[in-house]
Amino acid sequence: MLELAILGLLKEQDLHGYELKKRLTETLGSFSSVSFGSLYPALNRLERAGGVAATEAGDEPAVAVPVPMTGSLDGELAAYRATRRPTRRAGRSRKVYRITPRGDALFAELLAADNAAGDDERLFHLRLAFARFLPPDERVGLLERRRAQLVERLARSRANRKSARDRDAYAQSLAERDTELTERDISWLDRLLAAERTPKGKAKSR
Amino acid sequence: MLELAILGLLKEQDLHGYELKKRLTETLGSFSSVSFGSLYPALNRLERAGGVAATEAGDEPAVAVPVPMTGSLDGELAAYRATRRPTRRAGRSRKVYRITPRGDALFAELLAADNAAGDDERLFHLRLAFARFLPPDERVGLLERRRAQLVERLARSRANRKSARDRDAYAQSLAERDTELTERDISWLDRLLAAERTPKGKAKSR
DNA sequence: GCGCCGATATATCGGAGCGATATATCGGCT
DNA sequence: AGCCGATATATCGCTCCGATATATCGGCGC
Repeated sequence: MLELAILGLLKEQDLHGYELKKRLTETLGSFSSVSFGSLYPALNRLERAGGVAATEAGDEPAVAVPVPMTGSLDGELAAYRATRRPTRRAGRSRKVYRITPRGDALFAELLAADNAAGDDERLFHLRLAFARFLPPDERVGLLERRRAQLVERLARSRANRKSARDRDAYAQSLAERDTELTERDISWLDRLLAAERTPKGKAKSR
Repeated sequence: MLELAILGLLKEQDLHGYELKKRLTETLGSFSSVSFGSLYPALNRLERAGGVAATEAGDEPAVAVPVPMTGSLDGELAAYRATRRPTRRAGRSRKVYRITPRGDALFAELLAADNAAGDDERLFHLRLAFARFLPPDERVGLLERRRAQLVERLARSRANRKSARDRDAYAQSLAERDTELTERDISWLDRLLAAERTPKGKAKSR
């Protein structure tokens, strides 16, 4: 799972572990903030598998002007510090990771794999975040598979909600929330599917 | 985490592993269906710690009429089979688990622990499911702590949503969903808090 | 009656992810 | 000079999961 995320980010830009972590927490959503205890082992796995190559960066930045990607806080802060003084980066030396052709192939494989079983929300969100690398028909497939899973889940959720009626108020509230969330997620997917089928050519790809 | 769930269910009724798993998937919500690979090890941990005691059931049921808990499918099916024939249960012999006083204490400890750090959704849901075992003021505390976490998360989520504007449509949609879900969860908690503060004495406790 | 399928049930294994912690190195503040 | 805090990489122990193995019984076809 992490492998997919790492490779996806490295496809855009070479990055070192620490920076990778920040972007990862953005990509995966506001929750689920990827621990270093999973990131570094995952990077090592990828390196052993030949999916990424690491270059020990001295102290000059690997890229003259690292692509800001967003006009966000980090960028502005860095710019501010840069005007104050041409400071050399603080802290320990970095290992900058770069994706290889093997990694590209691995990424495509992980992205397309149709995990029929298992309704892993995080994995779906991750795939969706990289949906732009998927051909349009596979995008629809991804969304429809997810929709089917949610419909199944909704049935279980409604059954559970019914049977929760003779439990206490907390169980009921929990079950109601569950049902509503699933319903909303389904209509969210329906909106995405509708957008997918009326192309309009406005999609901003990279 | 599983320990808390197991002990909470065993507080109501003695259960064997397989049945425990079914109830667990209900309690934890429609997703996250607790694997045997975590359940049985967790039961062994609890047994070693003296929180539960296992009795190897022969083939007579440990309880003459196992409490149905819900008038649900399981119950009706069992009743149906019972009318057809006084069948002896099929399958391998069971190990029925019973909670001990040590387990009771452990449960209280796990339920009350104020995990300031870490915004683990599942753990919160689990605690809420057993909120009836908490004194009213601690219930409010639990809800308010969760609310604070969600407010923090909402801030991150909104920031991320803003910075997602110059990424593709999928990232934007993902970020919007994130924000909306968090907002809805906060108002859900507000409703629970309001209900908590206007007691009305209607709460159905056990 | 016999064999086999499917349900019931317990158990283990390898791997992934997490939280805590250790280690290293530098800038800046006092 | 000394220390703090930010940056960065890395490891340890643990929990949980999915897959798989194992055991045992009822019921079905033939």
